[in-house]
Amino acid sequence: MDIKEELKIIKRGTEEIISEEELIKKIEKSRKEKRPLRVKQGFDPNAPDIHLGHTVGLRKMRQFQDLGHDIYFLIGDFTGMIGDPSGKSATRKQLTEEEVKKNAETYKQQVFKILNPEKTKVVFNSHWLGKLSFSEVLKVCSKYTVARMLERDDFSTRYKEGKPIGIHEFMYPLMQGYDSVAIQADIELGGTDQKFNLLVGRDIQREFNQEPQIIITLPLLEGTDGVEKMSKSLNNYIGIDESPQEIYGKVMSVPDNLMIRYFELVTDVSSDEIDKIKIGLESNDLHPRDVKKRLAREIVKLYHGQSAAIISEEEFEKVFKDKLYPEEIKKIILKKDDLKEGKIWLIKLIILSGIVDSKSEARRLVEQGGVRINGEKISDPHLDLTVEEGMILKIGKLNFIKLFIK
RNA sequence: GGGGAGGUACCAAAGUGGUUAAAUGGAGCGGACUGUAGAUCCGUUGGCUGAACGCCUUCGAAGGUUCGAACCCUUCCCUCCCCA
Repeated sequence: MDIKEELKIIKRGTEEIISEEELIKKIEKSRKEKRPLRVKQGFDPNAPDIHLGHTVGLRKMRQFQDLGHDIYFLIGDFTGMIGDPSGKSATRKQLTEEEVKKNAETYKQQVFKILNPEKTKVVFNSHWLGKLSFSEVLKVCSKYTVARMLERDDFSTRYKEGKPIGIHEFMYPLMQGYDSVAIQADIELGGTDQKFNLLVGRDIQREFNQEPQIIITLPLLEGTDGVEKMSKSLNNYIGIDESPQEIYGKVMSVPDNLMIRYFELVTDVSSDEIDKIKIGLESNDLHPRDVKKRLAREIVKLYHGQSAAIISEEEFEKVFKDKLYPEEIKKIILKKDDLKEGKIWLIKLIILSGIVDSKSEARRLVEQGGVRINGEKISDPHLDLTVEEGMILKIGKLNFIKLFIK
């Protein structure tokens, strides 16, 4: 493969490369010396459920693997105890050691759906950061000034708004930079919100007489709400561990204007084909709904395979187009004690379903017409339902529950 | 070390003795519409009691004043600003 081609693969879906010339030089050198480049990306052990947002970076790492380079999957177990201030408008909660460990394990299990486990080096930054002496820490600190730290958007915003900034938060970028030293990284990947941290890495590496790493920033994928970046805490994420139906459904609920972005960042559809789709949408030759269906299939396919993709599409059509019930449906088995002369109070039943956990909320749902039995809307919160085997209870838009009696 | 400002629900932000479970906006949830998209409209967002505007818990924490406290007083915790 010639360098141009390699570069093209690397560049797809990236936001910025600092700098491209240096990158080319590194690749050339790596080829000449037959030494693979060391590509690093850090992961915060905060959110152990990998979602599509994470896959943007993971997929890029996979591409590097396929190009023959070495991948360092860095779990920021040490830094995780501080919490990355990037993009945050508030101080993060510090995790305990046990929490960090547990999360890191879950992480490892999931990333190999994308990365090639044989070619992945999983490293924990506590291994070196935990051993640094205070004087070594000071050496790193002396490289940076408070003013420079405050240049950062998230810090300066907080500073201006009079919100607290912990001193330890200033340390975060420095530690991340030191990670690059420890790994001797050639390239570091990160979201656009990581740019500052990544740049610090270059300075710290220079301080330790290393050649500064190349920085590749990747866009932050918006979540299902279409505005905020995908994250677990905002509950706008699509997890790769979720069921095919869930993934399919969630993708369908992503706003239209993000479809192309999703294609580009989280599917294997070729750039040429994406261009065609783009043109088709602009000229109205393609219905946005059909394009989104394709997108949903592509994403499900990546994590569950082709046939699962087709099945989830059929299911989706059935439930939302034909208004039928899904094939796989949550079941609830009622015991005799729950029933009085074969009846149960609707509100109680909703609580038993586990969809909501307060009676006030259940009552609200019923009064607002969010509950159906066998397709019929029930809005009387006082209803005593005569339960029949196989009855279908629908709560809200998404929850179907089939009733059984024991 | 001195002086000042402030901590209200998921977030932002009103309220400064009773009519405040707490205005308003964002977000969420439900409904209508639809393509589980977008836009729009309506409703709703502490809990319990088979519901009556009845009870319980909630305005940083703990006490106190009062018939009555988010609101007044005391102590404590936390944050920010200015000065040193």
